[in-house]
Amino acid sequence: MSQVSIVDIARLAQVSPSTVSRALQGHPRISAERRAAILALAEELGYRPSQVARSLVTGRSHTLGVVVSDVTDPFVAEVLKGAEMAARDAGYRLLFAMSNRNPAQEIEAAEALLDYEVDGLIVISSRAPDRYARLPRLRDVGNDHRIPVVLLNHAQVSEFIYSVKMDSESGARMAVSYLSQLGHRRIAFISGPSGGRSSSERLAGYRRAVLEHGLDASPELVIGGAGLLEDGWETLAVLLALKPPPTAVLCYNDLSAIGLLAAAAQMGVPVPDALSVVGYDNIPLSAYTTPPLTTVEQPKEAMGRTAVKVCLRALAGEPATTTVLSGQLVVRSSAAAPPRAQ
Amino acid sequence: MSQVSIVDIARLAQVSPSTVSRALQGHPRISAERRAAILALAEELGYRPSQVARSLVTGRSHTLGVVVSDVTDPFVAEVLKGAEMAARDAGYRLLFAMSNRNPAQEIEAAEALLDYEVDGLIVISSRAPDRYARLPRLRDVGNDHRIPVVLLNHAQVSEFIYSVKMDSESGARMAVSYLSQLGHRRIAFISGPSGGRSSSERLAGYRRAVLEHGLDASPELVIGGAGLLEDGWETLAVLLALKPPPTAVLCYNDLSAIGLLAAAAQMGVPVPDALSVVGYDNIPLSAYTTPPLTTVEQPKEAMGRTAVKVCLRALAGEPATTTVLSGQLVVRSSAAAPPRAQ
DNA sequence: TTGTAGGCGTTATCAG
DNA sequence: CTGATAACGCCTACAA
Repeated sequence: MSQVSIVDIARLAQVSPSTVSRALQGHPRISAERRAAILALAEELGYRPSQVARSLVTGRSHTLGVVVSDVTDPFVAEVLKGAEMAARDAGYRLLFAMSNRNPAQEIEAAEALLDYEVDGLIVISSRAPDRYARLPRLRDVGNDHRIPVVLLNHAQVSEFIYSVKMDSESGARMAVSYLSQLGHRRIAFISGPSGGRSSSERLAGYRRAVLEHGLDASPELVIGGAGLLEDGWETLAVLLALKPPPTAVLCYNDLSAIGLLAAAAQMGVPVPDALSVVGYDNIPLSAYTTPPLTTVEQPKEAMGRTAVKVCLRALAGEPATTTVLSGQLVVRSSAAAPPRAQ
Repeated sequence: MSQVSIVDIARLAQVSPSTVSRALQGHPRISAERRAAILALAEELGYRPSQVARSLVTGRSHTLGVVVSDVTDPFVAEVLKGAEMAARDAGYRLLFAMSNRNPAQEIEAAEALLDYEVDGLIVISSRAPDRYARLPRLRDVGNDHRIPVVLLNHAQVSEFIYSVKMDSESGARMAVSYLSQLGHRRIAFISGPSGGRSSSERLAGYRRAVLEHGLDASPELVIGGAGLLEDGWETLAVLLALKPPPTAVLCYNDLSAIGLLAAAAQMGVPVPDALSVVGYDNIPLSAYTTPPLTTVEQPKEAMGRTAVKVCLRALAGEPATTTVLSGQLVVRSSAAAPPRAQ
């Protein structure tokens, strides 16, 4: 080990290891000179405390586990970015794992992160939200050492399982209301991953707005998807095949909206003249599509930051709460009045 | 601690902790019955070994540090994904940190990860490649415990600092040759982050192809950028302001190409009829732009996987090598013959 | 085949 | 204010 440890410093400073430890962590009861000497020595030797040794004795790893469905999804990446920044600001690090959108793999990943004694767990886009309450190491109560779990865009599932989410229902509702005001009466919805909380909430918001505005509520207007580029691409054909085709579509997310835009361009369907398209998420790329995408903003970085804050707050024993952030409609040019309304 | 440890099992199984330890790690010299009994007990109690305790004694954390410039960059995310998968397959986990494209922050992050005793370090898009050889804990040789560092898209900087890269020069050259064959003579290049290895290599490839094909080599054709969406967007104006505007552009990456496409659509410049655009990276979204982007494929996931393989190989003491992967041109429809050639 | 003892680097609890 | 001493959970000679 060429790695300098606390005892090396102790030896050189002619003091005991405990004194060094105290000096290093700014313990009050220690003479100023000693502290200075020790600090200088540590600096000089390039000493860096071993986090793993520290964890072993303190029971805190200063590490948060993050399991994401797929980093490649711009929404996920943006949330992760926010989480990383907040974690770093708080002196925490992130242990990262991917579930590939697979529930079994998600739980496996979570357990693996738990093996590393992460102090908390953040799950971005869970596909198995209700399994966390049953994880052995999360289940046992009566322990002040309960590991907090923060789920993104899911309702709070139980005690010690928190949630940071956007009000997806009202987001979708806003989008549909906007389209309705533009004059659309027959609006389709391309849904997201089935079973997903955010997908069902957005669908609920869509349905609610459809009712409120007395729009066409045919069930055929709700089309299955999974929030991928391919979904939007493939869905255009089914939209056009509808009896009277819808004049507007709300997509589960920007990715599927972009896929739809591409298909429309390819098939010569002018957007927004023949078809209005609205996305969800407001990923950076959505400002650079042709035409620029009208979409519902989700405060992605803020959600990531908030997730770690909630986690840390729970760790500190403070009464952490489930947080609901709100989004807003970003109007660009992929939606306009429907053809016949002109 | 409601957490079960090796001694809990030992107590219940009426054996010593070391026996349990041996049974758990499949040590050869142990009676089959005992092993079975212990394994069953461990299973039943939901025992999971503490990775931190294990690390402390073995000196291996089974953790790799990954510092990325920005997860939000699709190229980076894709590489990270590959790395995560390969790491998981090998029983490793990733400790994640972001540099926000800032050299100081990058080194700080690397050091922080080192504090957690990561077994290796992978840097995706380094902005400070030459500082790794000087990091105290990486510098001291004569130690069989040297921590391997793998840099993405950088040449090998020194011993124990490896590199996994694509041959960026030939990639750029391919792209320019293709444009030349299409009939373009005046081709611009939007560069990437200055000082970046991949940017200078792509520029070199561009220059080489320009020479080889006797194309217009005016220096004004090389325009500064940073590989962001905004760069492409802002660059269109400067391209159009050029004496005779170029008929084609090679962009540092798909992101800037997409920005350029958006600007062109907005300003009514038809692509590829008036201007051919070629990107670099082949991010998933590049297939869904209008028009679909012709670009140079980088094997992103493979690069990530390879990075962890190289790292693990170095850890195993095998003679790890710097790896160069090759890409290929993906022809879609954003490039065509120039206007006057028709 | 199994148990005992020592130690990995730190922190924390006691005495002094 | 400072120094022993004992953990933290696990692994690994060395002994038996």
